[in-house]
Amino acid sequence: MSEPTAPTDKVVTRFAPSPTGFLHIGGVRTALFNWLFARHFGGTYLLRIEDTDRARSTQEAIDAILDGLAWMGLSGDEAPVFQFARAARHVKVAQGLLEQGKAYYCYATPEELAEMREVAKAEGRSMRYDGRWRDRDPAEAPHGIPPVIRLKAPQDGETVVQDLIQGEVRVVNAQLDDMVLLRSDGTPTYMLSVVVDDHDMGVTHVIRGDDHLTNTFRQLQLYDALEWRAPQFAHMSLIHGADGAKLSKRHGALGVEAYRDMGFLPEAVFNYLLRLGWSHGDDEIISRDDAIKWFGLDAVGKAAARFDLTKLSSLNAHYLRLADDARLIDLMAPRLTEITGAPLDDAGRARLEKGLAGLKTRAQTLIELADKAAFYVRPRPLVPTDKAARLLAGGADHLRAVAGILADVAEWQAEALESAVRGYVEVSGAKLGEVAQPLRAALTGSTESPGLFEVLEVLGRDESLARIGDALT
RNA sequence: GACCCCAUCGUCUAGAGGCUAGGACACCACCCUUUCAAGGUGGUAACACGGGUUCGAAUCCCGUUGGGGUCGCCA
Repeated sequence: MSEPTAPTDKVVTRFAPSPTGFLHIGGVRTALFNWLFARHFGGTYLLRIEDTDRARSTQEAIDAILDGLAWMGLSGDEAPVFQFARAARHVKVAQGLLEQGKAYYCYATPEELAEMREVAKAEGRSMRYDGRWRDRDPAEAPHGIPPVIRLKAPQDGETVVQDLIQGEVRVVNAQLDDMVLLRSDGTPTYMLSVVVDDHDMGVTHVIRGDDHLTNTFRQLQLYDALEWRAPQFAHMSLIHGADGAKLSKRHGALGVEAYRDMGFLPEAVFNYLLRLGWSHGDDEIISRDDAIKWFGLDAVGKAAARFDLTKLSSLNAHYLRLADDARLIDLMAPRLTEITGAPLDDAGRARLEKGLAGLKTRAQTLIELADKAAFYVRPRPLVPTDKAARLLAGGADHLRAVAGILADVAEWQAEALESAVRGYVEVSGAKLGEVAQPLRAALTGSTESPGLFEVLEVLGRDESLARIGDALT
């Protein structure tokens, strides 16, 4: 519930994803909180790839995770630790426990376990291994059945977690069973590996998803058996989908790269995720530096939060405006090329640099920004939208007249262009919109755009006049 | 089902016994305006329910309801 005092040891946190799929948004948030906590206390943030499930771990997933973290600026402070590579160490620890009589061989077959499960279900309780080999003489071991090694866990009393987010959570030991440490093929289980690795890596604070809370009791029992000092735990609530259901693969859970591809900036995702379940008074827009300064586990909420793409979008719109123009243009380039069919050239880039400020307030994502910027770099002649075409048809006379006036403007600059057009509007007795809209349609091919005179200036005299000429033919 | 956890506007949240329950996103209205945005102003909107404790509960306790997590030789 609280964080009574600052940690006395040097803080070491870790993010430990298993590479069995993409790095989903919940994982990014876990990484973020670990990173922030370490940074706040001047500690170290480590990465561990939990690749012990050889069948499901893929290099592709490892790359996706590493790339996603890099994109978010959440790469580990040191090279990632690969858990599978440490299997021999894990096995050794299990053997040690066996020698001390704190673990034992269990020959229960999968069939026997399935039976226990059935019985448990029928009796309306959770499945627990009944400890049938716990105190049995190893001499009774059946032939041909490779055993697993189980921890001889305490059967009385209770195990208590002082969770930095959830507060004190306790469970009676009778509720827990003797967990498997080494599988029958001799490989270590997750429970063992995590405990050994966190210990060996000097992890002081385990900040992870709520789904690990019940695992913590077992891990604590292991720490006890090993006589190791357990790290502090902090379990953060999970992110839910917009409808309140758990975010799952078929439920809107996407990899970070999906958000990147949707046109979100990493700083927006950072800010959004930070505020999901954590707050600092009424602050909404929070910089990385302030986040580091302010972050603490005591302000992390216990309730699950729903993922809201709309709010992310609004944050993204904010960061888009703050972002450096050259960077934005680089990020938009691929999309622009897709639209125009040609790589962005220097002339196009120059126009974008000039017109970007006027575009930024009109987009929430990079995709939108590129779409709205496209008219600046599209090759002539422009293909007008249906609405724009109608405007062109109805306003041809005004357009023709204003084209002549524009051609005579000495200084091709927004202010002068505006007074020229307004001058025409006045003498012709038309409304500004009756002149401006056809002009906009000719210049942009659309009925919506940044300010008309800004567009004229950015496009330049030659291009502007040429586009108007195109529209008039 | 068993065990554990959670519960303030539609959403993210502030609130740590006494607030006209605040902010942000979204939404609505108005202003600004050459379009679309942006911006400005104002507005609608919440303490899940029921019991306690207390002079006084969004805040503390119990229960109900609802939601979530876990129950693997996966991680």
